[in-house]
Amino acid sequence: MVIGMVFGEGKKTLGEQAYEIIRENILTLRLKPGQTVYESEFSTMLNISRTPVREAVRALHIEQLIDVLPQRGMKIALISERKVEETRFVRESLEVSAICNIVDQWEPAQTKYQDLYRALASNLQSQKQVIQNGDAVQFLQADEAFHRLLLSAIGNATLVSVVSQMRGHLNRVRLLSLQEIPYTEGLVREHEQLLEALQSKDRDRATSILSAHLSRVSEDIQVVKDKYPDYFTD
Amino acid sequence: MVIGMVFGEGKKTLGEQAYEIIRENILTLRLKPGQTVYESEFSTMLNISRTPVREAVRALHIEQLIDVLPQRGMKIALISERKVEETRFVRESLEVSAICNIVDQWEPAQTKYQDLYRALASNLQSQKQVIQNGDAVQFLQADEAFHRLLLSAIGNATLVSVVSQMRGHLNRVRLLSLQEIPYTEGLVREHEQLLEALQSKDRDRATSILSAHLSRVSEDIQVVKDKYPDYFTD
DNA sequence: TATTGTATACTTGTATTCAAGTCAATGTAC
DNA sequence: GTACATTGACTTGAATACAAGTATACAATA
Repeated sequence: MVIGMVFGEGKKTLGEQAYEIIRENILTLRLKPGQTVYESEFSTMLNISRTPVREAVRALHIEQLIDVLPQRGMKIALISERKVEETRFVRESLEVSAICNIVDQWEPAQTKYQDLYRALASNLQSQKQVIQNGDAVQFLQADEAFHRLLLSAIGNATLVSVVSQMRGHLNRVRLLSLQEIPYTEGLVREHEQLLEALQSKDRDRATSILSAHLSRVSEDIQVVKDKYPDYFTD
Repeated sequence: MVIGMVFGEGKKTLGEQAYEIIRENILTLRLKPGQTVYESEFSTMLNISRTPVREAVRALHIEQLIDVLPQRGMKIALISERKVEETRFVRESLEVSAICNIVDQWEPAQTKYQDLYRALASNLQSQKQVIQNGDAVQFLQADEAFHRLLLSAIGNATLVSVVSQMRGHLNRVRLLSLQEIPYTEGLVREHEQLLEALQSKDRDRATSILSAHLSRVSEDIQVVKDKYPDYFTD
């Protein structure tokens, strides 16, 4: 029923590992929106008892990635256009705040900003590389890394974590739309423009590019919604 | 060890009820920052088994309100100045975005905005009432209600929920500072000014009042940190 | 035939039991 | 006296057992 579930090493609890594995399978659509799943499935699949599975499932329920129907089972949450718009708004607010914060403090002389620039530039190259083989999941990972680099620069771990939680509700739409409308080149160009705006300390340009960049999902959702009506609600 | 733990009625699971009760006890400082607690304590206290207690505790651990020391117990999270500043930033970003959204769409003719105005004005009266008996917890509840009314107006449930999560890390500082520095009148006046700015559609004034209003905690924390050093880390 | 009651095989929710790590007290060798 | 091994009483982590709600198949009944 699900593939790609392998436990890693480390001192994480089984529940934490199960959470990461199941979440990953939801975000990459290996678990289909609307699909019915049971705790016992995950339990046998991961070869652990229901207790840590339940811990993982409750966390995903709080995150609204899983709907629980008491005594009847669980369903992988459908993609909600409303939820996508809500999380998009939150993400845009936070990323715009963050970029303002960076631009205002940007001093080309400081090594930490030179490091940031180099890291972003390097990531841009990876993005271009990844475009070649056209793997949407891989591109999304590079895209996430780019934004994460930016956000991490202001040193606010809570903000990074909130944005990454919001991303959970945007990822599936982005994945579908990348498969349907491959405009990855455009996205990479926007990343480049953002980097330029940062370098020239152009606050207004940076925020407007970022806003437009993050707003694309609102348009894309209409297309994929028609293509995959079963995955959506609202 | 803890008081005020009573189960309510409803169709919530024991785990969800336990979560709310324990969280409330943390935010109101009945459970002291740094205090060691055990699953079995909550279990006997609430007269339920460890399983739903554990569910509640894991959620609070994810929220970073409880630190888990494997095989050794748990500690109520100390107040982290860093975490307070991080959550303050996130909250301010989101509330400012929300207020901009409202001001831009504010049309005095619309009944929904008239309702909002009335609700806010009514809440302001409650705030003034509550000031009289000087109960910090009660005032914080009214304050929370005021901000929640504003946020709810833009119809973004995710944003409301994120802000309320952030509030969890600000509440304890606010509670302590209200007990030490009773400037509640000032806070109420800022609420009034914010409402005026809204009414006159003065976007810049609204955002600057709100920013200043939400930034107070950064100053207050220094005072209470000296008064209650045991409650803090960083 | 249509409907209703019921047994049954599921599910999640909760309680209990077992496993394994931590720490402090205690006893012992040196 | 001091270092060190050992024991035992704790803890959380994980597995299992039990309780209770839900849907479905199906037989009894009008």
